[in-house]
Amino acid sequence: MATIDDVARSAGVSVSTVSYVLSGKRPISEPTRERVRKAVAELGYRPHAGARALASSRTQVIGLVAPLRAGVDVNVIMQFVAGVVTRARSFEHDVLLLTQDDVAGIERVSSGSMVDALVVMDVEAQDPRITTLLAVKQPVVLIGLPARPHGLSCVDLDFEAVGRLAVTHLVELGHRTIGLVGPPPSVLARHTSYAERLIRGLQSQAEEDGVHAVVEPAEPGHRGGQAATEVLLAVDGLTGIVVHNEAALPAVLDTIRQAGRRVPEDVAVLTVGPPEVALSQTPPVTSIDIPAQEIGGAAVDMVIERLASAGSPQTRLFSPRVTLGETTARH
Amino acid sequence: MATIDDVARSAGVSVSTVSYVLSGKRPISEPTRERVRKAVAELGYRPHAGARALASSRTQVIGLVAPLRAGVDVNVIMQFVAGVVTRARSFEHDVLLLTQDDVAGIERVSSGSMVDALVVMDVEAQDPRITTLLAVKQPVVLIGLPARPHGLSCVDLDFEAVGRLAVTHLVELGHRTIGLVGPPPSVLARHTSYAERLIRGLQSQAEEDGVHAVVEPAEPGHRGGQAATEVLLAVDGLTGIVVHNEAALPAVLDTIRQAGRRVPEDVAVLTVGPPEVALSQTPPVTSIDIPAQEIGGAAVDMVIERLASAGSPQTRLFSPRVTLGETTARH
DNA sequence: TTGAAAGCGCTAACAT
DNA sequence: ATGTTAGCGCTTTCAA
Repeated sequence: MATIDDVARSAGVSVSTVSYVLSGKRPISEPTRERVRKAVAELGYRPHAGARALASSRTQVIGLVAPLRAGVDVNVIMQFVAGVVTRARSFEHDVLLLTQDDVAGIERVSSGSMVDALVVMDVEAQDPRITTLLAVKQPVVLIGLPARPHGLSCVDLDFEAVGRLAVTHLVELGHRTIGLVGPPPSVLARHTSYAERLIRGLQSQAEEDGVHAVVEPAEPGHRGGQAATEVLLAVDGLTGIVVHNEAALPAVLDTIRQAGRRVPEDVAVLTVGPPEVALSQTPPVTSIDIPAQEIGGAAVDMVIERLASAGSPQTRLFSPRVTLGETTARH
Repeated sequence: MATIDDVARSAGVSVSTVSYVLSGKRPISEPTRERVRKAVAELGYRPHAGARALASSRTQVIGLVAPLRAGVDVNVIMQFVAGVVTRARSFEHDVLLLTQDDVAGIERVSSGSMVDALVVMDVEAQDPRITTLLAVKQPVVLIGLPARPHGLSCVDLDFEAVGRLAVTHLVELGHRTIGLVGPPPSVLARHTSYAERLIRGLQSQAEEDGVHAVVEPAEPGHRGGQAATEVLLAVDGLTGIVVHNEAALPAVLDTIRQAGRRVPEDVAVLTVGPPEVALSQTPPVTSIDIPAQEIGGAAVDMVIERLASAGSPQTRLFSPRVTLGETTARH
């Protein structure tokens, strides 16, 4: 591989000139710049990432902590990841992926200076990683909202507002008893941030509106969705179901039909998740979208910003909106 | 951050001794080793990844090329990724994730010496990345099987055998006309390796067995699966359906029922995909598993092996097996 | 506008 | 069994 010395020699300039042409950190005369560019192209030169990291203390790599836990909506995860990677690239950064659910990986890449910043997914209300993250020298952004952020930056969909919005939407349509097919028990058991926030919003809005809300977690897969839906359908006077569990959605629709109830005439269905999933059902399901890609991108924005200016941490919550399908109607 | 010099000073030894204690590349007396370890622990020392990469030409990072394309089974992708990351960690490697579908990322991380090796996913029959990969200095393993591997190492489930096995299983049960709900048209259009191989195996086995096979791609989502299934159900004498499209599976089962046909009495269903998805349906679907996690791990094994010994490239194909559910029966 | 040179923090050959 | 030291390939200060 060609080194910066080779380029300098070939262009008849010093290495620092080559470096400055590449970084643009000081003005270089047009002719020189052109000669350097030519030499770079001819030799197929690429700076050695390690050498650059050593000299500049910048790796151009963002660490993405994405534990692959049971019960998560894999489509949503992928969208987050895609958003992070894409936005990172737009800032000339690559992404190092950590999927192990421990604090060791965070410590390793952080104190080993493998990354410039960290984006952390699947945050829990009392996340055990927070202590470690607070001690990290790189900027950190959480995707999610712990009970106590301790001054860490956070970004997420406002899931509490999602819960409220779901209730409001259904109540406005005349529904008075509403069920939630929630995330799997395992997700709730570890107090996953988004799950608890949605339920909290749903319940408090229901209370404010004086309507009845029933929460029923669903195990992954068809049977989980089926079981939860059957429980809800047995609830007296229930006419609306909110689904916060991508894997259960087909089963929910299926089970309602099997029970001889019509959607939306007898039971309205509203799902929380990626638009594609909701809209590709039969019929298209009214949904509150999770703009996962956008949130992932925003996480990178925040982390890059703090890399540049060391500004103070902030929390950014995206407001939910309803995308109408054909599964909610006036009761 | 503490450097190796700090550790050496604190332990009263030279830097090389510290380095050798850490790498184990030369014998160190027990007392010295202990003093070094203690100093490392006290200072919380971690070698600087960039410095190490510069000096040793090893990054301890594997590049994972995983383009997030339309129509792929996201569960399967995730399993591959999980397999790669987990196995990589067991060899003290981390994973840099490239999701962009171009050759630029490969060139960047390869010639920038950001990775020690590359694992490439979602391989097409005539994959445009192959030329680039052949020029790369790091070891490469493809997950998938291009028409001409050109001497690159490959690992995958033997999808041709999957197609054959699916037919054999159904034919043995007495089925004579078989349908395939295939991957989305977009996946077929780009000649995705696994999709074409499965169809090839399915068709040639059908021919050999003198049975009729109909292939119908399915767009993602419920409606795609529904449409494809309706087409197949209209085929005269069709009694068996193979589903190679995770997102369509619930819709396929649903549509068969809606059409008033029973599973498996009237129509047998066999799916190709992760076991969890198949088994969590109602009823549990007979499946040919894609051991994605295992394959991802094997890819890492192969790449690590070549890093150690520069052995010659090889192709490893996993043999498919049927996991019985309740959706296939004698006709 | 450009160049020289001192590091950055390691590894590993070469000494002892 | 341990130490000394020359790089690894960059960035960036200091000079000119």
